[in-house]
Amino acid sequence: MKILVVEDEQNVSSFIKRGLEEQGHQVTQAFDGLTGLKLAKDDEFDINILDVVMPGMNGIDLCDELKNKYYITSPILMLTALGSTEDIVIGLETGADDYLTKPFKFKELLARINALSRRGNENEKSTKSMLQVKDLEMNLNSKEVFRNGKEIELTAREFRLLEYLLINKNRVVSRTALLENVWEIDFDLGTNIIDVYISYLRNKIDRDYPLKIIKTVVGMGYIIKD
Amino acid sequence: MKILVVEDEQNVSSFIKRGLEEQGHQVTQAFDGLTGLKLAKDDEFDINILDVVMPGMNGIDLCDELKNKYYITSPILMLTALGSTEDIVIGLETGADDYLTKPFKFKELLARINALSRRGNENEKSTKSMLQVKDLEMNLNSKEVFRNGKEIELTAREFRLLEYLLINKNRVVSRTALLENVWEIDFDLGTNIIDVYISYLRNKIDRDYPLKIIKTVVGMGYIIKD
DNA sequence: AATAAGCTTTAACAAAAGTTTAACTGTTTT
DNA sequence: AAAACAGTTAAACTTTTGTTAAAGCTTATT
Repeated sequence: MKILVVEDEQNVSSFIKRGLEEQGHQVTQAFDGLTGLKLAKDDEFDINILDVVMPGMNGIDLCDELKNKYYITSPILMLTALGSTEDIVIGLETGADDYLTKPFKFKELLARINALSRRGNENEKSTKSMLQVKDLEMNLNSKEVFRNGKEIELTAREFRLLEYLLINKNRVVSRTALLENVWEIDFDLGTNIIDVYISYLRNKIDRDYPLKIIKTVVGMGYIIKD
Repeated sequence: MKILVVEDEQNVSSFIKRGLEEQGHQVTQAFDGLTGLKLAKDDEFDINILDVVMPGMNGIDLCDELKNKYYITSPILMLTALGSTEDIVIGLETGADDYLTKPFKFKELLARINALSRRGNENEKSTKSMLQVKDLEMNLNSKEVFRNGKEIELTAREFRLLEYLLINKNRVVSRTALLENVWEIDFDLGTNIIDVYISYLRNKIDRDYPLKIIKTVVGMGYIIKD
């Protein structure tokens, strides 16, 4: 992820930078509010970490500008001094998504960053209306499925089965999981309905193509790989 | 998972520790309530197992502190003596998520731990999906195994056997343990099925490589070392 | 309400894949 | 060197998967 850290204390900033980079993130530093503002509004980061106490423009005003003037959508995490409850309240009111009181453990910071990024991704995911793998496309809104540009008509159950397999792309999906999630059957009384539907699906999406989409993993389930 | 065990009886504690480690968990022990409190509040565990009867601070007070003073969110499982129904009631009131009366079967403990972790993990996807040793990699999601970058096809049973050995990396795994955990056979003498499958596995993962992954420990079992 | 069309489920069977047994060979320990 | 332990192989056996057709449901339409 691309993360912006606006923090005037050199050592705190590089402590955060080092830690986040170890986690594979890409960190940009700003050592005062104004620089932070410029960076944040011009270049969308996945997360913005702002210190409250800074010379020039403080974190709360910065947060306010970003959220309420430039309408950035990426989450803001505020760093506040211990016990400054008022700051926290004001910070959250101006649109910060979370806060952390100094001193903090790096693990805690990481956990909050992960939580924020997850929260942010959920919106994106819910607006994501296309699933695809190889030359197969599924439109979740129109409920259409195309293979190699050619439309394929599926029944409701076939669609749900394929959808579930696509959501779990690159993961083996067990019969139990399919039964629970596609058929909403929680027990399992020897039915072979999954096999039957896999067979139907294959007839429609794999039969005419040498590149097979649905793979059987004997004894474990089925998988669709990228 | 990271699991904390707060239990003053040495042998009970190590019985639990050994069993959980065999399942691939990481266990931290505390032998009195105060140490347990310190560990639990400073370092978030995935599950906290607390004995009720302990010298110094007992499990119920410990649970109370953790849940209602430090607001830890990870689940607490209480171990109570047989029949002390009042303890159970109090324990659950103070915020324990589950309890188990001693003596208990290890399998039962495992089942409850799994139930609790599932409950807690609904949001967080803390599933570790890769096992590896030397140049051997196992992807638990896609159920793929690679040696030196080359894919190796395993049957379901071979996969489970290798998975179990990898989970218990650097530990000798006995035939009995394999029979119980990979074949789910609790008794049985006089089958050589493990030898047969070890042989199959070796043919697939060790045959073409001078560096052998699976080692025999005569009279004890097998081991995969880092 | 009856009909028809389409979808879902069951069931039977065939085929494929995987598992287990057992006899034999090789290796290590006593 | 004998006894105990471990490894290999192939055939017998079991389980799992794929396919098909018919029966059972639903839904829309008359």
